[in-house]
Amino acid sequence: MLTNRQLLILQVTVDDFIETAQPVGSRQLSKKEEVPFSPATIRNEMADLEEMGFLEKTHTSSGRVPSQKGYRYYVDNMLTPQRITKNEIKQIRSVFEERMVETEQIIRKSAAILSELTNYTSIMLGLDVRKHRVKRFSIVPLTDDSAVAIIVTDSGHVENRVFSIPESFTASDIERMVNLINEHLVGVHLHELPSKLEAVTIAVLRQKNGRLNDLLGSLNKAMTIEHEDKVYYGGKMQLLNQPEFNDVEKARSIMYWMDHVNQIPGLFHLDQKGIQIRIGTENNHLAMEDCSIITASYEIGEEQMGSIAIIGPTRMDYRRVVSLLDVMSGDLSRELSKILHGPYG
Amino acid sequence: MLTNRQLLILQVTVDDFIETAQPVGSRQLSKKEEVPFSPATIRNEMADLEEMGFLEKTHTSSGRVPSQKGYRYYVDNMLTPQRITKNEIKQIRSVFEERMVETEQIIRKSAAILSELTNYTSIMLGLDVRKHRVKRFSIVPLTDDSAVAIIVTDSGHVENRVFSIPESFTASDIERMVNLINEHLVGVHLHELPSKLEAVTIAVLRQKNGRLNDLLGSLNKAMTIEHEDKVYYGGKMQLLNQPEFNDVEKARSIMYWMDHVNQIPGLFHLDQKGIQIRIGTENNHLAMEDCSIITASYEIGEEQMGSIAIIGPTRMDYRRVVSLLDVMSGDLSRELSKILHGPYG
DNA sequence: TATTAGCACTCTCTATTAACGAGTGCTAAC
DNA sequence: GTTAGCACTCGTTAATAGAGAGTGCTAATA
Repeated sequence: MLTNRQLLILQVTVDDFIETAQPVGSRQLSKKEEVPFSPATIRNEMADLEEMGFLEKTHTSSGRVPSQKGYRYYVDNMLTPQRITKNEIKQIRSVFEERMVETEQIIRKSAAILSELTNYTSIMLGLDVRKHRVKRFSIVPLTDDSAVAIIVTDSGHVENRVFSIPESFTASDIERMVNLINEHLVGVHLHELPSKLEAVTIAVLRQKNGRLNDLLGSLNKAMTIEHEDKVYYGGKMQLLNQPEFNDVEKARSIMYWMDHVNQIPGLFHLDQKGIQIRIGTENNHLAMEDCSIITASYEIGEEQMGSIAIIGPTRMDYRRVVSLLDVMSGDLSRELSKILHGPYG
Repeated sequence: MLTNRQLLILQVTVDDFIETAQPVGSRQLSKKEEVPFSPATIRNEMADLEEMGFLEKTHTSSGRVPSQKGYRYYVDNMLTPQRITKNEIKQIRSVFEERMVETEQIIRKSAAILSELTNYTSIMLGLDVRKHRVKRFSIVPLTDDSAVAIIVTDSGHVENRVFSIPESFTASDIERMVNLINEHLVGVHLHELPSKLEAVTIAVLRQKNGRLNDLLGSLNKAMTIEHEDKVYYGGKMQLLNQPEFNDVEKARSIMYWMDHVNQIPGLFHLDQKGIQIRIGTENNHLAMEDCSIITASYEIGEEQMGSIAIIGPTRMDYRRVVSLLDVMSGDLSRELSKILHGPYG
């Protein structure tokens, strides 16, 4: 258990390092008003904190730097919320004042604002379209052997695929199929689409309507919606502004990670609500060991829809970022609910 | 006018610098088989080439480096095509073998392959959707006061916007409007859409059908398709691999440039067919003064559709890149023509 | 006359060294 | 329990020296 003085010194040390990015020395700390102790006392406490694993030295005679454990303790026990200014709130809400209704656009814009406010890179894990429901299905023929299939979801999202039409299908064949699908599949979750389509196919088979079956098969192949986590980044370059990534090698490996996260399945597990903080190695990836990721989920009604996150150096301004994410995820939950499950939705 | 020997020395110097990124010295050059002259002779020639502005020194007693003028001359007069291996051609064509039909997908994939083959960053200036023609227009109501408008183009591209419906419009009102629009606007270029919609509005006004006019106005606002050059990048990080961008400051300014080019209108003027090379300051931007951009346009029929480009350091492998772009732009022209103006298109 | 060998000179790069400063740990005094 | 004092450590910076690669010029050579 830490004494009050140790708590104070740990907190001030972390705060100072977050601000200056320089190892914190005892003399320096003792100059601060909040720390009415002599350098020697502080040195003693710091030595203890180091022994307990909360602080580290970069070399034998350097000042102290928070360890991962130190950050973790700081984040778990010392994170008082920061007041967000009216101006900042205004900036966050500006997204919703434009009366935008396309969720994708809202998410994208939000990512940009978040990155601007924090000076870190923001990540938006978009709505998983597979959770949307089919509102209307239609097919528009392009050429004799190709057509584009369009699904409009209840959220206003539009999925479209070009697919090829097996030979010698007439317009009326296609119309029949569109009717069939609208009849059976309206209201179905997008991720259920393949299996439901198959069900329809089987039903059609029973009716021995072999030709329509062909068409459904081709369509099925085209409409399979992969579970691709759509990831939007805001201010990717912000990373380059952080002194810890002045080394091009590090910057590159993080950029690489960012471009490929969506290929690593389940890296952003959305199984937890609220705000999550993952520090350094907690991200389970070598490239991320000097980074922290703060995630906040947003919900619509009971259903968890997606999450917004900030990625920055472990020495990031946790207080500010957590507070901003809190405001923004709340706003997103509220405003997206309005749009998706509005009075007539 | 340059003598044959000067030509040879210039060429070998540029080639060597492109390969090694190190200033080229006379002794080093004289060791090469192609250059059967003594270091002293080479020094004399190099001094002349420097006087003429083709070569530069990084400091008084360093080897020579091509100047921008040197690269220009090299590119204009010494660019023999490089043989592309069968394997590489196969890789390029792999895009078309998947029987993909969505142009956007093809473009994106092509960008990735191009970047992989060159180890530079590739840029794809997508098809300008505004040149596509309306094939079918439809509206799907979402709630009582909002709906999504969908335009399918002849190329299979789908544009969609959510827009708000003025109060008290019924389903039949909307149906009437959809019919009206399909009647008047099928076959119209997307960039003509706003003006044509206005024409329809006026026609409706004459018929004193005030309510439909409201709706058309709201729709018009939503469907205005900005001239946003869609830019796809492949391998943005490749830039960080080039030794000239080891300086984070430079890397950042180029990244910044890339993220904002599409906001600088007409930076990629597509007014020229074929392959264009812009070296250093020819790009008219400070951040680009150490970069070259090689652009190749692709056409469908007579119509120029877009262009593919490679961005790299001025010290880039022009030979290889030009050859690869040549193959790829040809392939894109051919294959996209098949898809968009196929036997039934 | 065109080419090349020789040579003095220039400039970068890489140690090496020395002085400085910020910080530490320990001991003894308060 | 706290703090002043002191010797020590280590990173940083500046100055210095030597090696190496390159140049320009002059004189010798084919």
